[in-house]
Amino acid sequence: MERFSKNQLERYPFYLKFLKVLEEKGEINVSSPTLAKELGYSEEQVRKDLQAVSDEAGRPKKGRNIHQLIETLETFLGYRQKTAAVLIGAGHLGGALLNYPYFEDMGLSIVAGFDTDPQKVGKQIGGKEILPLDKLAETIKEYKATIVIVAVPSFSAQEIVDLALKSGALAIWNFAPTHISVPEGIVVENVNLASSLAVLSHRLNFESSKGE
Amino acid sequence: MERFSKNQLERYPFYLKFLKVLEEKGEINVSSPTLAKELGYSEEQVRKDLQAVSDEAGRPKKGRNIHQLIETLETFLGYRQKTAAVLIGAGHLGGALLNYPYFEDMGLSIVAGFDTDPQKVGKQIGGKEILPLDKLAETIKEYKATIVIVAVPSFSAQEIVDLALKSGALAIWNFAPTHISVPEGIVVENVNLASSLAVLSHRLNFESSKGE
DNA sequence: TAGATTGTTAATCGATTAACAATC
DNA sequence: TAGATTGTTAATCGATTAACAATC
Repeated sequence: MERFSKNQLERYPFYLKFLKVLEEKGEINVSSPTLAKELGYSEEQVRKDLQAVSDEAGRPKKGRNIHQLIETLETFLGYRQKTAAVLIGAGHLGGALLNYPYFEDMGLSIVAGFDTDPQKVGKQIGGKEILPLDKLAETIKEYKATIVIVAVPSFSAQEIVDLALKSGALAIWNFAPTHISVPEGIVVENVNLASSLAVLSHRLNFESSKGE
Repeated sequence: MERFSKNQLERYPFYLKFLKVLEEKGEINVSSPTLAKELGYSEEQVRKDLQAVSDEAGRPKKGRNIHQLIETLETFLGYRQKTAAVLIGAGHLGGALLNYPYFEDMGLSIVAGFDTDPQKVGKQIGGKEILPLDKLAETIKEYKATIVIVAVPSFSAQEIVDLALKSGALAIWNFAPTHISVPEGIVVENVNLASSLAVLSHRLNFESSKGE
C-alpha cells in the first residue's frame, strides 16, 4: 500500500461526489480529463489519484467505469463498514453534527451525544440520546467507539480528550478551535474554522487582486 | 510580501490561540521551542512562520513578546478589520454557523442569513435575520458582503454560488460537500467534512497500527 | 488505422528539516 | 562568559507536473 498525502485523501470525496452525479445521469465511463476539468485538478493528478486506489486499470479511449470506481472509492474511504463514534458537546455545532445526515453514508455511526448541561441530558438531538459525561467511558467501551467527535469549548477540549482516550478512543475529530495534545499513536484531525477562514481571507486580500 | 502556503496559513490561528492562553497566564515572552513543543511543530517551522509575519526580530535567549505577537497575528489574519458576509442555507449547519460566537473576533460579520423555507424567513437565528433568496443581491450590495457562506444541500450549491457571484461576492466559503466551479479570480475555500473524515479514517486504519 | 487516453518515468517545484554562525 | 535561542543558508524530502511510449 502506498502512502497517501493529506491533500490526496481530501480529494477522494470530491471524486466520489461527482462520480455519483455522473452515475445518476446514466453515464457509464469517465476519463481523467473530464474529472480534471470538472474538479479543477490536473489530468496527471487525477490519474495518479485513481491509480493509487484502484487495482483495475483504466482503458485508453474510454477511461474508467463509473460504477466500479464508486465502489472502489467507497471501499477505500471506509464507507462500506461501520465505525462507531461518540460526540461530546451538544451545543449549536455539536447539535448540527448530530443532525448531519451524511455520516451514516460515510460509515460513521454516532451512537450517542454527551453534554454537561442537565437541560440537555436525557433529550434526543438528531435522533441520538444525550448522555451525561460520567456515562462516557462505558459507552465508548460498549459500542467500541473508536472515534470521538469533540465539539466543546476550547478551554475544556484537552480535558475531554484526555478523558475519552482513557476510555479507549483511538481518534479525535476536533471541532474545538484549539490544539490538543495526544500520545503517540492517537489520531487527531482538526476542523478549525479559524484556519479555514485564514486561508480564505489571505487569498481574498493578497491573491485575487494580484493582477493575474 | 512572501507567499504563504495553505498549511502555513492554517497554522497561524493555532499559534494565536495558544499565545492568548499564555497571555492570560501572565507570561511575557515565548520561545520557538516552547511553541513548537506545545503545538507539535518543529522549532524551525515555528521560527519561519513567525518571521514571515513579524517585522520585529525575536531576541536570543528570550524569544518573542507575546503581546506584540498576538497583535501581529491578529493584524495579519485580518481580525482587526471587519469583513461583511452573508450566509445561505439556514438548516442545522447554517444555523450553527449563525450562532458561532467567534466569527466577530475574527473580523467576520455575518449580516444576514438566507433560506428558501418560508417557515424560516422573517425569523432570527443567532441574532441574524433570515431573508428570502430574492433579497440576496441587494443585501450583498448594500453591505458590500464580499464573503458568501454556503450551507445549502449539494444539489443547489452551484446554483446559489452563481447567483451570489452575479451580485458581487468575491469569495465562497463552501460547507456543502461538493465541488463548485467559479470564474478566475474568485476565491473558494471548502470545509468538507467528508474530506476531513477521509484523512482521519485513513490514519486510523493504516497508520496508527503500523507498528511505529 | 488514427487518436484519445492511459500508465510510467523523469523533471520541477515548493515546503520542511538540518546545519550553523550570530547574538543577547 | 556560557548557553539558549535566534535568523539564514543549504540539504532533503515529497508532491505535482511534464514528457512520452503503450494501447484500445
